[in-house]
Amino acid sequence: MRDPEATLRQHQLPVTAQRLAVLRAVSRRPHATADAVAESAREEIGAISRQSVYNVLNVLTEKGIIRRIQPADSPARYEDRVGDNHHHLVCRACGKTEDVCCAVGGAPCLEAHDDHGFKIDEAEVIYWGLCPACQRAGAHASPARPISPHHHHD
Amino acid sequence: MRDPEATLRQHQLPVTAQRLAVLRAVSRRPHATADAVAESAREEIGAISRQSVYNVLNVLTEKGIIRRIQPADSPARYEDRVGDNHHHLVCRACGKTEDVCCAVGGAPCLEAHDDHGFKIDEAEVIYWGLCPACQRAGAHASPARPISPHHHHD
DNA sequence: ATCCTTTTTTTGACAAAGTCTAAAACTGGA
DNA sequence: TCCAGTTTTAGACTTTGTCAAAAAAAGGAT
Repeated sequence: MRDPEATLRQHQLPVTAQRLAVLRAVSRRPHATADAVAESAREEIGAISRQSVYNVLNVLTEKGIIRRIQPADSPARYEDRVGDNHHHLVCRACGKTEDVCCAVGGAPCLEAHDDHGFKIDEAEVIYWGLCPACQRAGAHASPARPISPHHHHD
Repeated sequence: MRDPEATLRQHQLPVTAQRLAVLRAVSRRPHATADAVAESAREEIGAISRQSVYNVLNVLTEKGIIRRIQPADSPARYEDRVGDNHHHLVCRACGKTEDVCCAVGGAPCLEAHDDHGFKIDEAEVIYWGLCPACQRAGAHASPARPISPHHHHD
């Protein structure tokens, strides 16, 4: 994120300490949960309420300044890399999340064979697997396995 | 689902009224939530506890007899169409869910360009948009819009 | 059929993630 | 400075799901 303050103003959002802190936290820690964002924001400005974190994350998401991703068995995660239609790679064991380029190219990168009359605006892709650390730790992938972090974060 | 009773036995699961009712409910109402499954099962056998519904859904999912899908802003949904790697089309406004064939063919139908060292076992695709009814009702799609059913179910 | 062990079901408490509401604080413009 | 509108905060509440322990049921061996 180049200039968080300018970004807020561009979207007619009054600049407040809380908004800046949340926006910078999302920049600093891509794919962080609301909780992690709150923690990170508190390191910067000392205190911010849980509700404010949600308020700010919601308004930033609505404005398209950040993106919310919601993988199964994980609280929502946020990133400021927006507008390039990239996808995600998620570890079934610890939740570690990586960006991956769109499998095809432009957005939308995929077209449903039968759209059932829907007006489709996005094709979301999540690749599921085990991250290198969890492979070494001996976790075994299973489509039903819940996320339980054991030593690393992302 | 051909024969729910035989299916249970094939997976070494003792046949109980609750398991049959849940399995048939999932068959009857593809993409139903746990709540909807409970409701549907109760119509069949009169009563079943909430916990049992979860117990059964979990064990059936672990055995691969049914599949759990967890789209953003929706409780988990279940389906008995399993093993064919199909994907889903979800209405942003009401949550209506349709099956769509895999965009490419076999499983996994997609390969990440850079796997970051992950051992990938699944590529999950969700197409987001507006179902025909919600288009007519004037709902407008927005990546941040939560699901709030207004008149139809799925 | 009866007993015994194991599994399943039920009940009720609990937990995580997020929203709602109303009050307090703040913002920026006139 | 004052005022109207926003933003932030605190706390209750909701939803979705799990945990734990007791009760019930199931299946096997006698």
